[in-house]
Amino acid sequence: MKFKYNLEKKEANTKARLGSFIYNDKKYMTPMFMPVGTLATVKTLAPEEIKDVGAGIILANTYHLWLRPGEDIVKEAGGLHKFMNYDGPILTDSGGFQVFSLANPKDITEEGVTFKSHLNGDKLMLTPEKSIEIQNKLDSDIAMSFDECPPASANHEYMEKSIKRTLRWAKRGKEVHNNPNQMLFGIVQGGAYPDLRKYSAQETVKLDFDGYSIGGVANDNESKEDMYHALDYSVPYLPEDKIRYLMGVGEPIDLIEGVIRGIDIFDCVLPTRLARHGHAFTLDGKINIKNAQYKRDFTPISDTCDCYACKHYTKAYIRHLIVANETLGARLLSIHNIRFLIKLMEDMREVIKNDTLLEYKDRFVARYYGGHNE
RNA sequence: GGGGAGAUAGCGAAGUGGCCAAACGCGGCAGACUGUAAAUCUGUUCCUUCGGGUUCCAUGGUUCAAAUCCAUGUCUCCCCA
Repeated sequence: MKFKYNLEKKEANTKARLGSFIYNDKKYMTPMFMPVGTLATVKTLAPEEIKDVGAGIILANTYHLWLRPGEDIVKEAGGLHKFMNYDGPILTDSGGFQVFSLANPKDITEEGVTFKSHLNGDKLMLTPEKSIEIQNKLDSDIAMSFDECPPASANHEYMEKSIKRTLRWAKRGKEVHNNPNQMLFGIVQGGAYPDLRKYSAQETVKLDFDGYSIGGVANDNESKEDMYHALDYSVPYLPEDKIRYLMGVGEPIDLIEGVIRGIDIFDCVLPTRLARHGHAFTLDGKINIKNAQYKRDFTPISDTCDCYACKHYTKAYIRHLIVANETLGARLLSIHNIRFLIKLMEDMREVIKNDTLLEYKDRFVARYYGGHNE
């Protein structure tokens, strides 16, 4: 289902924006954090739990669902929403990130990208057309253009070649896109090179997408400065009336810096992955709940957090679950971590209203990095 | 009562004269993780003032050199009576 982005307010001292859209008669606000559910599941959470935590859009992945169970089965089920029983908005990533995580430069040609299936080693080819065709069948609400996600360390020559090819791929994908209920977003690349980010942004916008994202950040040990610069070089060239999506980010501080630079939506595997590895976000920094110091800590992860885990369980219990490899531990921490990031976005939406986002950032940073951790 | 096997770091288990402070697994203690090949991966795990010190059931012995060979003892397991 398509929806229209409404820009409600621009923050006075930064590029931050307060926005909204209506989906199935429900109003969703941006800036927003989108939990990742690669395989049509936000790992360990049931759809009811995803909603309880305040999530709006969630992500699924073209590459993974193509391999298993296959887009035709999802289509037969009635589309992704019905298949996974989630009636909120769903965005599908194009498989572009898997070009970074699974393919080598030599596997990338003008035609598309050759993958070796991570499941059985089969040789597979994903093209812009194929990616869009799969996403059309998955029937997500937002499809992403198939892009090359080059490592941030790529040199200027390669990066230029790459973003031009990604632009040609974006055009090809748009031409075959034919799901009237589905929006299609373009992706800006260009690493930390100002000229390439600008060029990529301007040329992508010329293709006229329903929304725009910034890709290729936070990979390959890219520094935070480079990542923020990538935003500074791209966002100014994006239209104000479309959603801006920073792909794959991230850490609390990166969400704040992203919002300050005019980003509306973010996604990241971090809250769920960290949860499975026993880490929890807190306002005083990230904690590793497996640490021996929590063995007898009978207090919640955070006494100010309103999530299900914090309302009912202690650190000692969750630690026990994680140490014993019980799935409830990963689930409780996933609930907490996603809630933490969503609450962060809620807080930012409030301070944008008062034009006090920079003060909010200072307070957050002082506590998060000045606390007992990080 | 007779015969056999064995005792190695927190646990399990390699090693059977020098390259052994001793593989490997588990457990323990930490760390990493940013569009998920990720309930994964990495480091560390006798003591130490980082020079070194003390180890492979115990004691004694053989040897230039012993976790490894010999003797005795202690304990454990298995089989037969």
